[in-house]
Amino acid sequence: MAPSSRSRKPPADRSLVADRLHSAAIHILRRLRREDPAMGLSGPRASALSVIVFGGPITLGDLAAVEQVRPPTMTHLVRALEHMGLVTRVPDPHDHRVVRIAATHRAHAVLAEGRARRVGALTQALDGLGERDVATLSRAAYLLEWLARSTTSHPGQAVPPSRRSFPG
Amino acid sequence: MAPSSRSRKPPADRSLVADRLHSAAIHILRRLRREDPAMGLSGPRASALSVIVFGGPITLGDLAAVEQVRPPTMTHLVRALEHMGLVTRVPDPHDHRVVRIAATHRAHAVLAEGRARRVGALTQALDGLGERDVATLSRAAYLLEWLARSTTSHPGQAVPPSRRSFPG
DNA sequence: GTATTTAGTTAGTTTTGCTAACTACTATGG
DNA sequence: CCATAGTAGTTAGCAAAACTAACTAAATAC
Repeated sequence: MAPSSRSRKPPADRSLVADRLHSAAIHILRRLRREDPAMGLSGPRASALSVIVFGGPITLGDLAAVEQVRPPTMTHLVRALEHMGLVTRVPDPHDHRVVRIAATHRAHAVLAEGRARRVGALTQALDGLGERDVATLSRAAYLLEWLARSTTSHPGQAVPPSRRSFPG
Repeated sequence: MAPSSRSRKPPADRSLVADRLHSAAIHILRRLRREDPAMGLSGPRASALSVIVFGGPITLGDLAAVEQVRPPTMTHLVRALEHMGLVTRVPDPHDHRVVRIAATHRAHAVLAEGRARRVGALTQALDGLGERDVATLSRAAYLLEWLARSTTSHPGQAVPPSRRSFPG
């Protein structure tokens, strides 16, 4: 299947790599989504909640930026989380326009459990891999986050991540 | 835990890696989605079309399996692609239940251009990376595809990918 | 003290995904 | 040869997630 051209360093056509990464990201998320119903916390919700829980209270706009979505989308996500009793809106006393989103007690518990479920499938799959492959994916996760944040029309500002800057 | 037999690689807790991969996949896709409108081919459509174009005609069911979605979802996607004049349904002469999905002329052109456009942002970002990081991501793409297909209730059948089996 | 900018929400649409139930066809077992 | 069981896809109906456009309310600027 894989045309194993066994050379030292195939130049790795970047657009081909980009294309494959794109497909891979789509497929892994679709696979993971199948675990959702069991826990009632979808990917986008879990991701947003994770930011709130680990980063502390954050404004809706900033949360939208971090999560790479538009404000209206985040309004919906936050509302859903609010209905689930996982976050509360805390109005800013100094600036009455802004709303800070804070995690409730339950959020910590639910997130821990939810993550265990959803990411559990992936974790289990990772067990089938060797140390080196896991290390490769660890580094890849870091690179992908960097890629997601670069190319955002700050071409000059973005600095390629140092290979030493992350333990993966 | 299991101390890496190699040098100073940290053990890389698998559930942590899984969590970070999960977030990274979400964020990279959201970033990529912003490029969609420029080419009129969304992620799922581009992904499916890519399979058809490069793999040749394929039944709807098989395509759904490859793309990790249910048949009704693929029916929708195929219909959209059909309306865009990118694929045609070819009934199987031997088994009148099955429908093969084939790419049209335009599909090749659109996909080539679309890839340049859509994945262009990612490709460009990749240019900011060194050979080694690109190689890491190339290998990661392969591993992610494997992960997406594993843990699918064929626990015995899945075979961890050989490190040599892919030129990345 | 109006005018502009900023933060968030509301309204409405589209895409993507699901399950359940259906149609149409194939294959099998008397 | 026909009844029955299984398979491939579609239809119907639903929900989540995303967008843009247009709005409200509040802060800042001139």
